[in-house]
Amino acid sequence: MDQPPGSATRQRIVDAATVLFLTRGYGGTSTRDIAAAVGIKQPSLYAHFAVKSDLLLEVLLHALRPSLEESARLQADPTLSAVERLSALVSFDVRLLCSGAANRGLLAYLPEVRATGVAAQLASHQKVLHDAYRVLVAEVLAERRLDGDADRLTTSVFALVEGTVLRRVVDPELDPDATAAEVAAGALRLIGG
Amino acid sequence: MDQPPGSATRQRIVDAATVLFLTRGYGGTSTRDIAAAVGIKQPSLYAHFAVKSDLLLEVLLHALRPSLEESARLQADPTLSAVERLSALVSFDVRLLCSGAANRGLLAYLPEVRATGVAAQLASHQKVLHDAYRVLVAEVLAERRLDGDADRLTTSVFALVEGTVLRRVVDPELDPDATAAEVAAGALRLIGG
DNA sequence: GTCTATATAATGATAGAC
DNA sequence: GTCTATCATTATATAGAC
Repeated sequence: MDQPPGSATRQRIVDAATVLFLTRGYGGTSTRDIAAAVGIKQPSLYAHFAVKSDLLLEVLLHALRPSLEESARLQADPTLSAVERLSALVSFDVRLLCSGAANRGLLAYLPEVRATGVAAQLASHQKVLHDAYRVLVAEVLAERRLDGDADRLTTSVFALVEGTVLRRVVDPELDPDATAAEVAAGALRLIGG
Repeated sequence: MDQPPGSATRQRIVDAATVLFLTRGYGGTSTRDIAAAVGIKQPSLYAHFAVKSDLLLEVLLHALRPSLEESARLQADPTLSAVERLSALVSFDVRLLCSGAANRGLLAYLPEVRATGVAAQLASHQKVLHDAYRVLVAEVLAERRLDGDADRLTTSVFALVEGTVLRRVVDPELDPDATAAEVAAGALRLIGG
């Protein structure tokens, strides 16, 4: 095993912080807690991140990355219909939101994300994903020759998908595949038909 | 003006804490911050709440109360059809989630709610509201002679309603009436028809 | 019920050796 | 890049006077 660029420790810090922020909250997680989970001493964190909120930003970007990559991949796929591409993106995102040890989707909605100013640094990345949803919704409307306000429908679809985050808070055992299928079907019903 | 039972100061503490928890997070809000917002000294808080997490519980119960009262009122109203009662409850809740200075609906999803053990004390109250939704969804299915899994549909409807919370995080100017109408219509589409 | 004063512990972050 | 040692600050909560 050779060392990944930026060192593997940095990624282990991000992973540990993700779980801790979601279980104890950002303010309830001390830099000592994070260091202990990684197996290093607290001041060693500052060799990787200048301040605690920089770590929060990295955690957020890392949680958003898979969705951004999948949406880019799907938008460029000519073998799928619009309905198939939207369904695939919704399913992917919902499955992602239901999977893994921690409810990563909740991260972006923590109050500290806005209080620390990290939200502003994250906004452009979130906009890319939201735009991908809007494009797909508009394409579904066109493909099915439906009337409908694409912008409003997009926010509804997005709310339904992101609602998965809140469902998982209440029910941590939420089944990824069943929920993905259910939300994907719900999204199409929301658009009309 | 005479003094309300339990003193008016207690309620002012709850109101101040609600706003602060939602803007800075629970761990990011000190008891000094709360006291300063109310205009008292920090130790005076402990004449009203034994520990900080007791204040969090009261904040949560206070945020949930209007929905519980409205759902009880609607379930007992014989002048409305099932569709009208479900629409009214969804509209009421969404309007509530969109109104007021703070995004109170987000409170229940803060990590600290579970970390402090407050979630367990809140669960029975949340169940009452969720059950009200389930009853109304089942009645709509019966009224419209639709086939459908009431439990699954209830969770979808609930997710759509609660998704409003996340939308308001991103867009604090979310219009209460327009969003309520949109979500209520979406809920009926989710159920079928 | 509010105050002053304080105990006790934990916090984020820095300095400097290796 | 990690460590030990430490600083300055802030935290929750208590004691006791009024």
